[in-house]
Formats: sequence, C-alpha cells, structure tokens
Amino acid sequence: MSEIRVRFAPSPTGKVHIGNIRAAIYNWLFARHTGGKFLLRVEDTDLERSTPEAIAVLFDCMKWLGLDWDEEVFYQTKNVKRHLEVVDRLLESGHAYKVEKTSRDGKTGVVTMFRMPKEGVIEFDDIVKGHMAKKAEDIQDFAIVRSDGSPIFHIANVVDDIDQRVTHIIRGDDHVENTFKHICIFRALGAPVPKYGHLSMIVNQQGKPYSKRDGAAFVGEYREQGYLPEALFNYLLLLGWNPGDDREVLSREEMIKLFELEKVHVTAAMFDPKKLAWMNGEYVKKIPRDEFVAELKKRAATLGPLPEHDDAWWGYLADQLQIRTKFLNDIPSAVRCFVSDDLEFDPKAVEKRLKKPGVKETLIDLVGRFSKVEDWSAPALEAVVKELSQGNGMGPWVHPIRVAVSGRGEGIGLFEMLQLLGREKTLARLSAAAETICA
RNA sequence: GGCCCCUUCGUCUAUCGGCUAGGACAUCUGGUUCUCAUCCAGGUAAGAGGAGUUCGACUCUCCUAGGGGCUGCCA
Repeated sequence: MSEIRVRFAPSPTGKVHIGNIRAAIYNWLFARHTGGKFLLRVEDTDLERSTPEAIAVLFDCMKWLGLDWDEEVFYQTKNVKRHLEVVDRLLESGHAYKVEKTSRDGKTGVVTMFRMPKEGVIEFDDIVKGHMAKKAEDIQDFAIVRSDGSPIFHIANVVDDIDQRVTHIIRGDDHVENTFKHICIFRALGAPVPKYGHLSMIVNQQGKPYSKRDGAAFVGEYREQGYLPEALFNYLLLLGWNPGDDREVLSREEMIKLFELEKVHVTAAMFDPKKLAWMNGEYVKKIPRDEFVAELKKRAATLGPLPEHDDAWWGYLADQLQIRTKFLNDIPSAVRCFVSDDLEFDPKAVEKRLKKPGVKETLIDLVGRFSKVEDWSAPALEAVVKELSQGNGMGPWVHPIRVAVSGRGEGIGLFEMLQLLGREKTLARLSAAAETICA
C-alpha cells in the first residue's frame, strides 16, 4: 500500500493560530491533490488547556474553512499506554536509558532519555527545504518520559505517526530540529521513516513570527471580523505557494488540482492584512445574489426589526451594496438608513453638506418637486435633479440630499437610495433635515 | 556561543543560464461617476555585498553581511 496519509496534529488551546491553520490547509490540499487521506490528531496531553470547549473551537475553525478530515479523530491521550510500551522496547534495546535529572524549575526525578547515535550524519530530503543534514554528535540525548511517568512530545508524536500510518509529515519550520531526533526514533523502532516537508513561518513586519501582538493571529478573529473563510483560505495558501502563473483567486477545485508541495516556498512570508482585505472583497463580489441577500437581511436585522419589503426590493439593495462591500461586518452601518428611522448623522458630513447657506431652501424646494414625481423611481428622480442642475453637475443637490436622508456622506447611488427609501420617508427626512439641522 | 535554514519592487511572488526582470496587493496619476466603492488606462518601485565558473548569471559555486529557527522533565 502506498496510500498517502498526512495529518494535522494541533494541541487544542481554544484558539487556532493562522500559521497553524495554514499547515492544515497545506496538508489538506496535499491529501486532496494526491487522493490520499487527511487525518486529524488532537494532541490533548496538556489537560489544563485541552478542554472539550477548546477542542470544539478547533473543530469549528476547521469546518468553517472547509477542512474536512478522513477517518476518526485520533486523540493522543488515548494512546499513552502505547507510548509507554514503545519506551519499554527502547529501554530493552538500549536506545533509551533512565537517569536522574534536575529540571530548570528545580525538580529532581528520574526521566527516560533517548540515546542519540554518537556518530554519523542524519539526513533527509525535505520536500520543501531540500536536502537536510546534521551530524549526530550535534544533537544531545533528549527526554522522552517525564519523572511523573508521562510521555513527552517526541515519543508520543512518533508513536502516533506510526500508529496512524502517516506517510508525509507536513508541519512548521520550528520542527526541523525535532525531525532529526524523530528520524532516529523511527529507526530505533525499525519503523519506516515518513517523508517530511517543513513549512516556513508567517512573520510580522519585523520578520518575527506573527503573534497576537501583530494583529488578528487566530482564525476565530477573522471570522468575527466578517472575513469569508474562502478568502482567508485563499490568502493563506498564497502565502508561500502559487500555481506558477498569474492566477491568485482560485476556486477550491483549482487549488486541489494545482497544489504541489514541491512548489511551496522555503522563505518566511510576511502577513499583509491589506491584501487579505482585497481578497475578501473579491470573494464578497462572488457571493451568489440570493446568498448575499440572506446575509444582508441577517446582518440588517441586528439593527432592529426589518421593514416589510418584497424580494425585488431586497435584491435591488443587494445589487447596489455588494460591489462596495469589503467586509460583511460593514453591512449594518451601510443599511442603517433603510432599516431604521433613527439616523446616525455624521458630524463632518452634516457640517459640509447641510450647514451651508441656501441648503435649507434647496431641500424645501426639492420636497416640492419630488412630491410631484408620479413614478417614484431612480431615473425619474434623477431627471428632476438633472433639470435643476442644467448640466452643471448635480453635486450641490445630491450631497445635501444624501446626508439628509441617510446621515452619511457616502453610500450607494443616491437615486437608487431614494427609490429604495420610498416617497414617504424621503420627503419626511428632507423636511426634517431642513427644519432641524440646516442653519 | 553551537547547529540548521533563508535573502528578487514596501509586501506576496514569476524567472528552473539569454532580462527591455513579469504579475498581484499597496501607493501615485488620469478617465468614468452624485459620494463611497466598482471599473478602465497609466506611473513609481527589486535581484543584500563581494569573488569565482561561463560567450553570457537573478539563476551555478564560495565567502561576507543581514534575518529566522532550534539549543526544556513545552509542543
């Protein structure tokens, strides 16, 4: 059997780091591309942090991004007995020994150490970094069982990989040194050594590993901020890989078809929130209209009860809004004027557009003209203002109207806005602004 | 300190010895437009430094500098 089996093996801490999830993405794509299996192993040996809630967060993030896994979830804590059996074998074969040690924090006890070869070179061909070699003498013996009898990462990780029949280990760059050690364990156990691929880190502007101090570092934060999972997925994928041509926005199918581990970059990549934001906008534009309408209603509803409108009305609003929405979280403020009569007036816009001489008269005049419009539609309303402007630009009318009816200086096309608002609200708001706000 | 790895526009990157060094984001200019956004056209901007190999080097080799990782009874 030469079936490819990869795994994502996070320790659940309640948050999923973007660098970590990128490793999951690469593993997943590699498995899907090669027709192999993508396994999930929960390294839950830290009982303090590995709560059911933390594990739920992990599953949730993966589902959100569409990272589905094959076979049952493997829990590391359930394999402790195996880990210790294997350590016994290592002890018997002389590959491990017990010794009394004092730890950094002053605890003294007997730990089990793995005996590293004392000479020779340990080497492997890393799928992304190329040939790697290190003299065995440069690596110290290392602990595999704590003085309290619990297995340590190195042994647990290797034994689990053997038990899960993992063929390719794709993980973070920070594990390269461990890999030299782990290869020695595989060999001592007579187990086949898997292939390795080490992924570079995602770094901040200073070139240091990207952390929460640099901005949103966890998947959940992007979700809360209204990023689309497809955009985050696509962006993270591009941070260290590209299809070899100019394509950047890729469908999941294209990603699977094109992804090759050999083409993953060795160098660390700086996280650029601006490009992620751009990509999010690209994906927002791609949302099918009916889905966007549903999203629109859902988010508009956070402002209060939705006004009664037919599907055509919502569809029209969605058409106007979708191309100028970068983040779904921007929707509430953009639709506030349609959902609520309690407008939030932007002081700057009010100052600039309403508190000017003559504006009051203009608005009152417009109320008169608009009330005579029979067909309350964007083109008809535009015709009214066009006539007033006599080809000199509609700015002097358009801007005050916009602020008067929406409270804001920007938004969807004004006449589309008025059409959506309807005659009654438009006239009422124009009059109200003229009476109470204008100088 | 020791060991391992890395180095093309501000950022993500293309280039697998022929380069007038291409694309995207960001930025700037112009156009469209009632604002914002979209869209369209265009501009600025890069091979860390030094040797070598070669007819020819961003691409290969070496050195230097700079950066990162690891050096736990963490994972």
